[in-house]
Amino acid sequence: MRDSAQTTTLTIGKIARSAGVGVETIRFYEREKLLPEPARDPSSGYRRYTESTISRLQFIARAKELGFTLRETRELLDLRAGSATCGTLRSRAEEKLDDIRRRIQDLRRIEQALLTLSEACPGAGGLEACPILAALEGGFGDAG
Amino acid sequence: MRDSAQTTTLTIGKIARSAGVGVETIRFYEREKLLPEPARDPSSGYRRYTESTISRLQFIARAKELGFTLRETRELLDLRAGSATCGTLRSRAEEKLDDIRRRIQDLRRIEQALLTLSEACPGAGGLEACPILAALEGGFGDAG
DNA sequence: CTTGACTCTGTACCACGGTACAGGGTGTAG
DNA sequence: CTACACCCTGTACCGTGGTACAGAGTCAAG
Repeated sequence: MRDSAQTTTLTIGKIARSAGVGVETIRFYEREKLLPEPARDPSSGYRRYTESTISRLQFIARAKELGFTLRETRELLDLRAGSATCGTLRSRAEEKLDDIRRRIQDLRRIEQALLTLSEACPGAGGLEACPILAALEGGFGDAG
Repeated sequence: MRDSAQTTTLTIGKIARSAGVGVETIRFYEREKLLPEPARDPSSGYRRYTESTISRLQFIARAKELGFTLRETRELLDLRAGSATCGTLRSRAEEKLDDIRRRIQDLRRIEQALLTLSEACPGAGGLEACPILAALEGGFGDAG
């Protein structure tokens, strides 16, 4: 890496630190096609990145925060690169929204069931009369 | 299995069907200590179960429905078998309730963010002005 | 010239909750 | 007696999102 035309060569370690992810994670994303194969330094074989890879890593991180899986994130990245319309993106967002809401509903049913059981439990005494155990042993009806 | 003293021997396949799980799942639970090692038919080596194993499998299924992991479920089963009090059970339920509520909160933040983005998206036109893409590319503030 | 930090490839491993074989033996009905 | 369903053990594999090596090469500073 003696080519000083590039004042700062973006090695994998540098973009990892910039994007706040691990080096192994970047290589993993590359294998999983979330990142394109980067240019290589011809002499060392080291990966050479541009600033855009940092943005791409941040894109991935934000998609994760929005509940998208890596597979879905890859599709979003592909959409961005291709000839998608804004409507396609909105569809993806709405599908994910539905997904999230279903998961919230599932959790809410569980929350209600647990709340009911906790409140029914005296919290003292043996297990013979414990409503939580009774529910686990014999079912607890429909909690939704 | 020629011992006809037992009119119906509960083989692994039978309790699997009764409990609505797969045969492999039962052997997996046994390895994971959720089920005790059953008696064996001396001549064939086949596992021999009693009705109580079906209840135990249903216990596991209900604990799953309440959001307990297999590890936690194993602990619940151990509590049931040991000298636990009702209060211990209630604690487990309340801890799980907190866990579930945290997960709901996380999902709600995501829901809000996705909703905001979906509503902001015109749904037509190219990607240049898509707020969803903009959010993924540049962050979307705190969505909670 | 050596040392230490960095990078490379390849592979194995983690949790989670199972599922799917392969290659045997067993049990029962016709 | 044969066919077929069932059971056994052991091991590998699935998806999800990485993490952790080993063993080698490279780069920059002192």
